[in-house]
Amino acid sequence: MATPSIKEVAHRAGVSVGTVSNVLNRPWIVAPATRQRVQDSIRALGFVRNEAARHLRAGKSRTVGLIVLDVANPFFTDIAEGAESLAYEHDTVVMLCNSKTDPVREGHHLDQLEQQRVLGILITPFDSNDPRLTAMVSRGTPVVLVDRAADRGLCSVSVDDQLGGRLAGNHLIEAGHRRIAFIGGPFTMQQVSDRMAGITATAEEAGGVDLQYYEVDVMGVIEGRKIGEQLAALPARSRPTAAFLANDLLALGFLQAMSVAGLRVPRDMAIVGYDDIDFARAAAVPLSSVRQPAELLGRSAMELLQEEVQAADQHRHRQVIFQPDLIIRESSDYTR
Amino acid sequence: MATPSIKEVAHRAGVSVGTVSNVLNRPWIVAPATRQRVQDSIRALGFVRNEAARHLRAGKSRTVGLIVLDVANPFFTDIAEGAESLAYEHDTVVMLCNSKTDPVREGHHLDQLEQQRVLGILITPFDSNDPRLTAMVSRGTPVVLVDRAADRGLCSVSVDDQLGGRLAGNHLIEAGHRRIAFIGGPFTMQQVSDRMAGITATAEEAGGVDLQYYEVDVMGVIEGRKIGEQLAALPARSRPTAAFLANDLLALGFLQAMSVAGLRVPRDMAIVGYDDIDFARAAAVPLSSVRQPAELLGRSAMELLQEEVQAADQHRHRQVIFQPDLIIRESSDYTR
DNA sequence: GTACTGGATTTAGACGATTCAATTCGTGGT
DNA sequence: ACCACGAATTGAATCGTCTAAATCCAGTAC
Repeated sequence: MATPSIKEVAHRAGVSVGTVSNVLNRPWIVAPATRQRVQDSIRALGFVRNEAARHLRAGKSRTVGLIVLDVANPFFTDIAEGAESLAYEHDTVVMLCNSKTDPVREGHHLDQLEQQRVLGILITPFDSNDPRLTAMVSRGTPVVLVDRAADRGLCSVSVDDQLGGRLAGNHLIEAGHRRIAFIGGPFTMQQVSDRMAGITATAEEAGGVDLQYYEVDVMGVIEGRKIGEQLAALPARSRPTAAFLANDLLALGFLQAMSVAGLRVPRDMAIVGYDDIDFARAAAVPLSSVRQPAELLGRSAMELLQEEVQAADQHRHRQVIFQPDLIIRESSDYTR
Repeated sequence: MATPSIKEVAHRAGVSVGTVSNVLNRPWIVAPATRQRVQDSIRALGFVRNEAARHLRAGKSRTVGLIVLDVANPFFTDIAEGAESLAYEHDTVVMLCNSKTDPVREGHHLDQLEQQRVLGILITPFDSNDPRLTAMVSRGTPVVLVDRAADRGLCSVSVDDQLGGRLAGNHLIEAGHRRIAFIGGPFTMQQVSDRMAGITATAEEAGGVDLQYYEVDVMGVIEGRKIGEQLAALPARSRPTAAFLANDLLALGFLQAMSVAGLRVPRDMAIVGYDDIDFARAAAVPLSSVRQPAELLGRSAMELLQEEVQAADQHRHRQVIFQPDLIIRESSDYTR
C-alpha cells in the first residue's frame, strides 16, 4: 500500500540499497545485468523517489520559490514562464506563489518557502526594503528581486521604470496633451513610484502640464474601470485628455469604462498602459503600452539565482536592468 | 552560516533536542521557564524548522498539488483561491502548477508532485481517463478531479457542463437565432465536448438550427480573436448570428474581433461565453456567460481531499456536481 | 527514612536516500 | 600457485525532526 522505498527495491532485486542508489544516480558504475535487474524491480514495485529524503540528505532542495504580486496578470505568468523554462534545464522545480499584493500573504509564503529550504526565492516584493528579505538572505536563502532594482546586497532583475514613465510622458506631451492622469498604486510600491517619477519629470521639463495622480490599492481591471468611470463623469473641460496607467490591467478596465461612457479613444481620451501583455494588443482599441520583456525578466532572474547557488561563496550580487520600449497603438495615436 | 538545527537550539538553551521539539509541537508539556529559554534560543539563532526532515519523519508532507490548465485564466485563479483558503485552515500549503493544456507538462508536474509525496493532488486534467492518474492513486496519492466529473474510483468536483451548454443554447434559440457557432477546443477535452453536446441537444430539439463547430487548440484570447476575424470575414447571409464560446477568454477575443470588424454586438452577432470571469462583466459590451462557482469548486475539491486524507481507510469517493447559471448581459440581449 | 507519585526532561531509535570507505570477487601477470 | 589490481558491490553513517519509552527529581505520605 504505502509507496515502496529503496530498501524494498533492493530486496526484490537481491542487491543492497547502495546499489539501487547507484543505479539511480550513477548508473554507469553498475554492471549492466545488475542495473537491469534493479530497474525491473523499480518498475515492478512502482517505486518513486522520496524527494524529502533526498533533500534532507543533500542538505538542499531542488525547488525555487517564485512569489508574484498577481498570478492572474499575464505579465507575471510570462515571468513565471521564463523562470520555469530555465529551471527545467537545471533540474529544478518552481513553486509559484501569489501574494496578491498583500504583505501578510507574502510573509506567509516566505515562511513556508524558508521552511522548505528552497534553493532560493525570486520575488516581486510588496516592499523591496522589507527587512525579512535581508534576514532570509543572511540565514542562507538567496533572494533575487524581480521587476525591482535592488540597492544593497541582493541580485535583481528589473526594467528602468523611470525611463518607462518618461517614454509614456514624452509621447503624450508631444501629442499635445496638457491634462494627463497617472493611475496606479499603491504609491509605496517602487515600480509605481518610479513610473510616476518618470512621467512627472517629463511634465516638469515640458512645463504647463497638469498631471493628476490617482491611487488604487490593487492594479486590476476592476479598479481601472472604477477610475475610468470617475474620470468619465467629469466635465470635459476639466477632464484629463490622456491617461497613463501603471499596468495594462488597469488600462484595459479604464478603456472599457471609456467605451461604456461613450468617450472615444484616443480622440476624447488617449490611453497608455504598461507591460504590453497580449490582451493589450488584442483590446477593442489596441492599447499603447510600455513593453517590458517579461519572459526574459523571469529567465534572467533564474539565471542569477542558479549562478549564486552554484558559485556559492565567491558570488557577487548583480543588478541587471533592462530597457523598456514604448509600443504605440491606436489608443494614443490620432494618425491612424 | 548554515541554518541552525534543533540541535544547536537545544545546546544554546541547555536542554535536549527532545525538549526543543516539545516546545515546538506540544509547548504545554514543557515547564514555562524552560519553554521561554528555548524560545529565546530559537529567536537568537534564527532557527527555522526543516520541513524536509519533518516530512520524512512524519511520512507525509503538508503540501497539496494543484494542476490547472491555464494559470492566466481567472477562472483557474479563482479555483486556486478557493483551494488555498481551505488549505490554510488545514495548515497545508498549495503548490500551484500550470499545465498549459499540455499533457507533457502535466505529466512532468505529476512526477514532481509524487516525488514530493504531496498529501494529494487537485487537477483539471487534460484527459480524465489518463491511466497515470489511477496509477498514482493506487500508489497512494489521492487525486481529486476539478471541473471534471470522475466515473471510476475518484473524487471529483464539477459543474454540469451539458446543462451549461443547454442553457446557452436555449437562450440563443429562444432569441431567434438559427445559425449559431460553437467555439472551443480541443474537442477531446470533456468539458468542451459536454458543453458542445448540451447546445447540440437543444439545437436538435428545436429543429431547423444550423449549428457550426469551430475547434481551437488552446482557449485563450488570441485564439478567440482569430476565429472572430474568420467569422467576420464571411458574408452576412451565411455568417452565424450568434456564437457560444467554451470559455470567456475566447469570448473576449471574439468580441474584440467583432468590434474591430465593425460588427455590432449583439445586433449583428450575439455572444455567450463560459465561466463568468470578472473580465466578462467588465468587457466593452458586458458579456453573457454561463457562470461556474469557481472559488466554491476549489474549496470543495480541497474539502474532499482533506476528508480523504484524514479518513484514509474508510473513505468513499464522491462526485460533487454543481449547477451552472446563465448570466444574461448585453452581449446577447436585444432588450437592453 | 522509604516508597510512591506525577511532572519535566532525556534518550534512543526511526524515516529514506546518499555517499564513501571497506570488502568481495574474478582475472591477468609472473 | 600466488599476488595484485580493478571493477562491482556492500555496509554504515549521516541529514533534522519527532515520539514513545525511560529516567530523573522534588515533594508528599506513611
